[in-house]
Amino acid sequence: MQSSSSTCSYVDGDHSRSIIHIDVDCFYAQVEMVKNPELRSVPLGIQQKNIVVTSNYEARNYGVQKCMLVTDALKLCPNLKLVNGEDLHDYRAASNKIFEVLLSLKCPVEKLGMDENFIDVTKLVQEKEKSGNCTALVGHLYKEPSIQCPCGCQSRLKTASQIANDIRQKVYNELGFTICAGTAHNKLLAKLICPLHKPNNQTTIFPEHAIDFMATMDSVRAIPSIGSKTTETLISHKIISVSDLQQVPIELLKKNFSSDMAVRLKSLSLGEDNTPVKQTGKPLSIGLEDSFKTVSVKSEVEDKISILLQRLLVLVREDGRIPVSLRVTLRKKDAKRLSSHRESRQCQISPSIFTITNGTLIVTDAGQQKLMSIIMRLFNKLIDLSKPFHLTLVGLAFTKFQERMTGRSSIVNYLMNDISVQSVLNLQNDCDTSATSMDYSAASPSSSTTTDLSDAEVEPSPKKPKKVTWIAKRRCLAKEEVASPSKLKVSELRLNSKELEKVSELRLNSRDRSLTPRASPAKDNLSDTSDTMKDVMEGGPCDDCPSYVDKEVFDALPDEMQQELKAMWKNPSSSDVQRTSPRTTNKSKPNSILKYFVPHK
DNA sequence: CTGGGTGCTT
DNA sequence: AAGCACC
Repeated sequence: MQSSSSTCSYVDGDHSRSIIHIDVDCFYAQVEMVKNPELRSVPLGIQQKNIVVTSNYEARNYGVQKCMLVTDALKLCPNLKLVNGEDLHDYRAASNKIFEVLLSLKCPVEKLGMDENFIDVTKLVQEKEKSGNCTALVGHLYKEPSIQCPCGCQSRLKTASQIANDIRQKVYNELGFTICAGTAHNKLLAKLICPLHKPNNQTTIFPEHAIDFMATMDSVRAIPSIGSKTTETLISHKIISVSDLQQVPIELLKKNFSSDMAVRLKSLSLGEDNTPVKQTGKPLSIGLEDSFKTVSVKSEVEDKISILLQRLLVLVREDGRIPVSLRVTLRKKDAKRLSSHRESRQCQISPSIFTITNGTLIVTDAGQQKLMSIIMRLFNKLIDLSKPFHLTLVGLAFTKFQERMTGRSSIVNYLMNDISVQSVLNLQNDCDTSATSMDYSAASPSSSTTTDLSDAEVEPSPKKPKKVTWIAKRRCLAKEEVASPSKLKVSELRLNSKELEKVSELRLNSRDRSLTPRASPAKDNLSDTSDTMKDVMEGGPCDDCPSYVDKEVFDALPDEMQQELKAMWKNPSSSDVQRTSPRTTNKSKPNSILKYFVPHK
């Protein structure tokens, strides 16, 4: 019952798009090597707390793996050079530079964490094919085609593979990073095929092989967008591998999921995915939250919130947009559910609380008091502060922003996204242009509440805007980032121990389930794994492994799960603005990528 | 006691 | 608007 149905189903679906997924090799390590080329020739590990979170390939030759204890790594490789990677500033900066290179293609680019991007090169392929030339595939092909798809997708994907190669070349030439690329007709396949040949290489898959390829994945969890809850539900119905999911009747799925979800799961398992590449722009919300053992005193709540607000205003000021909606979140102490169970209230706020002066967002003291009173009002909707209470979390977030309009013409709401993105990434440009011709107008027509934001409150005139003061701000933030390293919780593992037990149980019961060939030989000793799974160690994030998982645990997992684990900790960590414009001081080496890394204070 | 986001569903 | 699921 192995999927072998690639015979006549090739016309399925829509092959018209060409999508490339980009993944930077051992990202943190590469950033450090770019900053300091001497590191290229030595085994290098990036250290966070007591863990080597990733390493360069030189170090991997010694067996130094991601997420290894520093002491263990040094035993394997006494010469290992360790660099502290707790300050994410330069990684973010590098990530943004890569994003910028991708933007230069004039195609939709979607950022996924620090070192992953999707690019929809459909239009580019079209143009390239129009100017007709040979269509040789570059890089690896998942499998040779057995048939010629009449829609011409194979030719297009070959062209796309050339573009992928161009991108990799360009990123390497301009920034010095080696990256992997996956090329396919949708995002799902592009992402999953990307790591097949690592490092510094690329892979293409034709639609014809989508089903076969998907069936090589042992866990449904390997599919992006299938998270822990869905996996749990699926496993409880003995749907464990992607192949299982492919074969399950849709009716069965519809009994346990919404109809839409059922259909989506099914098509994902078959390698179908019509979700578009969404251009990454500014974040839709900016928020902070603080969790703690318990807070039961009103004044303490006010303190926490006040501090949160102060920090949040810094972020909003950096963002530059005027918020028009505010949300307060809290979590009550609950013996039952440990996590989640958050409650929130939100409301519109008057943009007049904020003013823009010389290109900088300002909140007056009065404005801050206004915000505090709004917050406390929302707070009172959630909880009666005069009665006993126990909170374990409070959060604040600005959730809507006024849209930027070009001053002259309201013509182009269309290009807005583009402008916004550009200005996020090119502060130089932003400085030069934004002040000259930007004005702001309310986004939501619900301005009934807001006293009209008179033009007097809007930016008065072109000025020399934002300055280097940002850098100091960034440094402060970075310190906080170090202070709260992320931890991987057992419950967040791709398969938690409970699920793994179920899996091994089921595997034993249904003998000779003979799972479809694996992408890589994986140990089948899953029950063993589930025992050690509990031993999650403390530490911070790394770019190649999720967190401080015991190496043995991590290694015992199937490759796909390692991939997913790896992907898990990588948060889109708020499109971080690169505040530091390239220094003009380094005139001697204008093209040096070093200029992107502004020296720390 | 990770936070900080996004998007879907109701 | 609020809650859930996911990354």
